[in-house]
Amino acid sequence: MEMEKLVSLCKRRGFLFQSSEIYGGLNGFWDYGPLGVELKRNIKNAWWQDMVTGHDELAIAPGAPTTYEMTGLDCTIIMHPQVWKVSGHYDLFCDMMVDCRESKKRYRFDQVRGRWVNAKDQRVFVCTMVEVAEEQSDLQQRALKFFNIRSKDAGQLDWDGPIVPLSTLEAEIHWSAPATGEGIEARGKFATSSMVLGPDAKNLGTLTEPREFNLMFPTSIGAIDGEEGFLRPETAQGIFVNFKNVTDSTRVKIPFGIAQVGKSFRNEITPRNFTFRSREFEQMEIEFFCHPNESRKWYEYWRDRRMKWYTDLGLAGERLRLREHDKDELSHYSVGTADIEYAFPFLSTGEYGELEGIAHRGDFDLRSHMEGKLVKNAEGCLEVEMVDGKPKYKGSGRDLTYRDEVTNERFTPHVIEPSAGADRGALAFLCEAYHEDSAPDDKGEMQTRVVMKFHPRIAPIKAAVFPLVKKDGMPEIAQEIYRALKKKFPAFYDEKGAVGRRYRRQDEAGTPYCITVDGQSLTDNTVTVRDRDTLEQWRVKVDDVVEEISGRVS
RNA sequence: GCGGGUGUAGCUCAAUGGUAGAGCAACAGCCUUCCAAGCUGAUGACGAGGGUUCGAUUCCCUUCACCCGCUCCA
Repeated sequence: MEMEKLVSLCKRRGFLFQSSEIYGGLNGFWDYGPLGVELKRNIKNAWWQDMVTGHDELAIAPGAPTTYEMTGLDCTIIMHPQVWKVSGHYDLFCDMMVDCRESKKRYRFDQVRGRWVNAKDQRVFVCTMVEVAEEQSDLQQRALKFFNIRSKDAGQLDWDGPIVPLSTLEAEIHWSAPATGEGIEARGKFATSSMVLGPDAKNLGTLTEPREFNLMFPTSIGAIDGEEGFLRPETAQGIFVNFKNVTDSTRVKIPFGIAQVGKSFRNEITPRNFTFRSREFEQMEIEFFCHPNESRKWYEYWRDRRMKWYTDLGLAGERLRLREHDKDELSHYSVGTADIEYAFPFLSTGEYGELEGIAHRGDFDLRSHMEGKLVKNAEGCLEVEMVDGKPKYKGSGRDLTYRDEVTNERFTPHVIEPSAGADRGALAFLCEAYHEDSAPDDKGEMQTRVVMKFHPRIAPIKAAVFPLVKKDGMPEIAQEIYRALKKKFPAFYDEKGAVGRRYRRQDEAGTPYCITVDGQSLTDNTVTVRDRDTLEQWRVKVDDVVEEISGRVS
């Protein structure tokens, strides 16, 4: 299926629109149309129902080590700025980057290192990005190549000073563009920056000046000279900072989970692929708190439980897969992470896009909010990041440990985090639902039928009601059924045009059932119910039709 | 952010340095007893801004958006 067909259908039928379209659109922002809003809400409701309100805390769920409790939260989008400093997002998401005009590569400014070298009456700062152990040999090779010197004549290279980060040259090198009437000084600055050889460049002066890439949306808190705040880049932190509020205000005992659905914001560098990477998006996250000794079992439980959720809702094919991260791919705080991925049609064959990540986060988050921003030390253990003998970012100082009232043990709970993208889920369900059928029409010509085969639970409209023709009291019967259906779920009434055309319209909207009042209805008080996928029809008594449809769509 | 491509009606596509056409969809009627094209009618577009020109949808520049490839990616 080509992606354009789906994008076109989404716009034509009102699933998704570009944000602010009449002003030319806005890169990375999308609106849900009349059908899209129902689809997305159904996905979020199904998630909340299956994970939180419908969870049976009295029975051991299949695959779970023990029983567990679930509860919810709805936190603010703007939080105390210290939250993001302690969580690590502030440092991680506010990077200075330099681009190379020649190699088209981009580097984190603080990770580019280099060394001054003189040869053949020329002074050059050679840069590298390789590991520390290999950096001098890389520098030497590239310097030799640049100066066109043979390896055996390496002695001609006159190294000057130690290997230092490119950023330490900032005082020395000014990154201004070539002067445009700014006088001799500006031209002098450019001359200095043109002495830098980029990590993958063959020529000098190909690196741009460092530019800030701020992945968090900054905002101002307070109308006058407001303090700098941020729109949340994830919903998870709201749960961690409320951990104590939840344990104090409810009687939940470990193990338990806190769920939250809400908007998050990331200033992605390259929004692409329809809604897949949007700058404003909605997350469905669970932070599940458990005893450290049980955490691996719970990680495995949630990994499998979440996978099953998608397959139960119809992402059952081989386009969906569960992928465990390699060791070297793991975040510094995680002992295990799995992604639930979908082979979106806009990706190349064999590539998958992430729908949800299930991460074992250890005690990283609660500890951070107690002690301050954590980093890994030389032994690989987490410790508070220090600057000049003081914590770089101080934690809250609150006690976020947990006391088991049976064993009297006090510990910092470990966290399993199933973090799903609601918009990515919606996109995957849209892709999976798209089907084209071929069938001959009454003239014998082959016609293409576009049908969205949503699982009935997430279909935007559950049932449509048609009078076969607009006469003989058929509309009245149909409208009565329509009103009864609407009290239970979204339904649609249509009496315009040929009935075949009305069926086709509902097929594109993904409506699983169409109810038609025909001539026979007038005599025996039955109507036909048509299945969207099989096109089969069967007769149901008017009095039973609401119950019949209800049983099939919930 | 870089390179390439594309922007004409809700959708799919035409044509043109001088009044922008069609099919489908949508709308109002008519006709219709079960799977899209029957009849009648009305509606609807050159992504935005600037420049060249007597005149620009067309040529040029800028910008915005989308697609493809890089780059990046909790």
